[in-house]
Amino acid sequence: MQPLLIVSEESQFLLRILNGSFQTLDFIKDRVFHGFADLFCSKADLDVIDIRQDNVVQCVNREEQGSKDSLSKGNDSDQQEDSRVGFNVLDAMLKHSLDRLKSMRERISSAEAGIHNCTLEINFNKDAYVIRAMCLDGKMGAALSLWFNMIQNSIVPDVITHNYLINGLCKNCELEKAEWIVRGMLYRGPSPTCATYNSLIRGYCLMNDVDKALNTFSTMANHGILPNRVTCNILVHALCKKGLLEEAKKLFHKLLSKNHNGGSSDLITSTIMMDGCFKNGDTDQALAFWERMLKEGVQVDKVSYNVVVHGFCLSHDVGIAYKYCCEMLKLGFVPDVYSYNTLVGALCKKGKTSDACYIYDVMTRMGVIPDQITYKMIIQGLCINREIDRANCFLDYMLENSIIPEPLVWNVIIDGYGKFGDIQKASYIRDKMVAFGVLPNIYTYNALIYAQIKSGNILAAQPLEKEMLLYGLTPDLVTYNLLIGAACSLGLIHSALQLHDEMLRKGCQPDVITYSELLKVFCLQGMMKEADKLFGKLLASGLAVDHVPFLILMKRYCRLREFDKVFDLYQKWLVTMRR
DNA sequence: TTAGGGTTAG
Repeated sequence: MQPLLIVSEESQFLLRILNGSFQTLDFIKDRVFHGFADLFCSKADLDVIDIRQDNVVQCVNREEQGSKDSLSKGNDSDQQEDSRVGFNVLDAMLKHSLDRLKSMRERISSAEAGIHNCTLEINFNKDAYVIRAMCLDGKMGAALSLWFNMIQNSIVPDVITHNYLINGLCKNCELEKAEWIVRGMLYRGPSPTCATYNSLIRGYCLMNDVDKALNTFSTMANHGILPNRVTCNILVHALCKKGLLEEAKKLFHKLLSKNHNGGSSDLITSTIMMDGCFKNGDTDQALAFWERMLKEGVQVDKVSYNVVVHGFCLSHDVGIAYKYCCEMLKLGFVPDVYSYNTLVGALCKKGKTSDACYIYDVMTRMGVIPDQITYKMIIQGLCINREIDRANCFLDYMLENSIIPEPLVWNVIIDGYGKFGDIQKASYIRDKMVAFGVLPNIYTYNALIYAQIKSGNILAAQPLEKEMLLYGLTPDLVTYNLLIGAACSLGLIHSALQLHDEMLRKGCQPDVITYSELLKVFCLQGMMKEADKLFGKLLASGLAVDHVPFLILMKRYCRLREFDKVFDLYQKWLVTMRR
């Protein structure tokens, strides 16, 4: 071991500490905890000590040798002199070793103190960054715990870390906790900033509590904080979302009057207003905001173009939406997944699935990766258009590319096959869904029950009701209506009534479809007293009654040639329709 | 990415 090694290792430690390397910190900590003797001068110093120990041993040996020699020489004064020299050497060696050990201990103590200070400082940063990362990841419980731990140790994170916490809590709809932290900030510091209040305001807007958001907005000034453009944009957005366009416009104009850029529009605020107008059906007003931006020379961007494209898709002008897509391309804005999804969605809604698939091809050729939303819209569109096999190909493509769709996507395909009475393919998709780790839900089972009934296996539908319980699923109104309908069509009136009782017991209220199915079976069985009683119950239930129950009864009474009953029902029908 | 705008919608 060379002494130089000691120096270079020390320098490395110091440099790394100065650089704030956490790895180094852990390394140092490890060394501290595993014995300071090993720190800085470990092996080299020990080697030095060993060498010196060797020297001592050698001296002692020499001393012993010398004694032997002197004995052999038989000279006492020389022996005494040699002994003195030997002890002097030993004293010097011991003193040197003790001094060396003392200096080592001092260096180690000072290093320990320094490391302790560094640990506090670096841990402070490290913990703050961990809190921020946890907040971005939505792990608010862990983030709060770490924050609380820091506060307990009298380490107060900076305002930005606090803002991360507040924003994370607000996004999680944990406004009470967020407010509690803000109160703590006002009490102990760091003082909240505009971003702190913006997070709170946005949190209330997300919870649809615009009144509370406006209230928070009005308290900012009490704490010496002025709202900024972001604050206003959050509120304008919330007001638009609630359909309060006039209030949003007032705020927009108030913002313009305070604008330092000579009263010109702000891109984001104008985009929010434009989107709000499109979504509230006011295309002219939306375009007025767009024209104003262009007139004032505001640099529009991809998002504002996407808002226009979406706006025209909403007003069923897909042709104009295309035109704006081309315009944005000409200006150098490359359409993104939002632009393409907007077009795909509009085309699917119009039933133009081939055009939607064409747009899908274009986007993939342009290097824009379709997302879950793209596939969901195309698969739903194809299933509505009864192109189930084509939809299934898209599902396969998703799976090949490791995109596992949500249950809805599987369900629409199962439902699609079921509506064709193709129980084999419907069941196959359900099995595949489970194999890919996606749990079936109530829609899955309702689609499977429908598939069994549609394919004529009415008795096979009932075990599915038991099977869904294994997944912790409770049959809903749709399930009972399907099962009651199936029992009625088989003339199994007792089974139908049992299912009716079961649904009432489980707190599932029958609707007009349940009543219609039961009326049908009573009529088929000639149980007209029961039918009349049930019909009276239906009219008294307060449910919106459509034409079906009336037609079922009228048809039956016609067959029975009880025309006064038919006329009476017709009168009642007219009264109901007028309501 | 300390806070603000755009795509679905059983």
